[in-house]
Amino acid sequence: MSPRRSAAAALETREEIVARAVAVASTDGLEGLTIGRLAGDLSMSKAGVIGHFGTKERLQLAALEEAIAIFTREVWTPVAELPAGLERLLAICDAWIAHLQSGVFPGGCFLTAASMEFDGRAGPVRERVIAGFEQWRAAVERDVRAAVKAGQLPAATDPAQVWFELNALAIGLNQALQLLGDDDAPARARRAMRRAIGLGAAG
Amino acid sequence: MSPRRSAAAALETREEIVARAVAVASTDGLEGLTIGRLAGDLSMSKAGVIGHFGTKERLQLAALEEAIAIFTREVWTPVAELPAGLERLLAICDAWIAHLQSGVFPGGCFLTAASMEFDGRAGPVRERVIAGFEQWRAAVERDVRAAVKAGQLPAATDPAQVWFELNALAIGLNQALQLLGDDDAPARARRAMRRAIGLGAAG
DNA sequence: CCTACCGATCGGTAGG
DNA sequence: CCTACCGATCGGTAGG
Repeated sequence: MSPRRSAAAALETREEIVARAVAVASTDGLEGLTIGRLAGDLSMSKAGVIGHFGTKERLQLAALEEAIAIFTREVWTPVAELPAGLERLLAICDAWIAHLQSGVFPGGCFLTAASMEFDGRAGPVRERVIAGFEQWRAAVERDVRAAVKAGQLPAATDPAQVWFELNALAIGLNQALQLLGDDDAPARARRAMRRAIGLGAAG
Repeated sequence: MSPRRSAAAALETREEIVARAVAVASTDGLEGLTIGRLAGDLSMSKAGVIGHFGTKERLQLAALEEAIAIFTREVWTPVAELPAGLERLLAICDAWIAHLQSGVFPGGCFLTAASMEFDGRAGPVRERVIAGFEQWRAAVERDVRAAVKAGQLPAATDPAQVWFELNALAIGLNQALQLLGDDDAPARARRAMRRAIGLGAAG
């Protein structure tokens, strides 16, 4: 008599599964996800877990989608209202660094880990990782171009070069934090990002 | 009657296993290594494979050790004879980039992948990865300091900052090559490395 | 959402 | 180096 409530409950269960999957995959990788472990963590049956997704691959894709949403919420949403250009580009860098320090993903940046894990494997997970990076790249390059147009950065600035360097520095920061626990790394990354954008010692 | 030959044959088998393990782990990760798959690839029994190592973890350590040796051979050995300082530092960067393009590791830089895979797990594999990075960091920083001492770089140059940026750029290059197949990335990395070292448009 | 089950594979051992 | 085997776990399905 209450199919709506049943559907809502099912959605809630699904969200719990995805949240747990994100946490597990963040430390053990998307391939390290297992249906049995998830079921145990959530006190459910394996059939109850996999029933929401059909296959392990679709569960991986759901976890990846959620991780991308978290990244967007932490890095893009806080700066989205700023005007396009240098101001927002600098805010992006700071939000990016803050995100990597935030600990939302217990095992460090989910997207970076997924990109390394799937860079040699074909399939929809890899494709989604690539699309996620491309989307983020487009956003960053857009602000670089806006800054150049507004005369805030030299006309010779190459947006693709800036993106390459900022992304590399973010990945390097993630490694320094997760692998080495290097507390100096955020400041180093910030300094290097400022320089990559084309600012001198300014900040 | 020929224990020497038998021991030599065993060593050869062990080396074959390690070589195969490096190739598999480079695409599927060190956790993706399985004894059964290795046995199948080499037309051996699982017991024959694991007998050389005892446990899977020691097999992972052996593969990691070999990967570090390959990195050293490809990046350090070619420049080792150069005098310490700016010249060798620039040669290191070029050898590093060439190594990432070389395809020795079918799945991309083994050390980078291992550092992401194990950055959230305790144990000897993680410790060995950290030690490998620390050793390489020491070598790079040594040449930065030598270049400063020789007046080839500004006295204010911070070796740890240079290392942080060069390492980040190498990891970013690996991602660009493996995930995106970006052919412009090596030139971008080279340019950014030159700048990170403190050179202007020079090269 | 559950129980019960499938064949395959996991890391590893015994014994030779 | 092999065969033969251990208990545990894998992804997934049948049927309810």
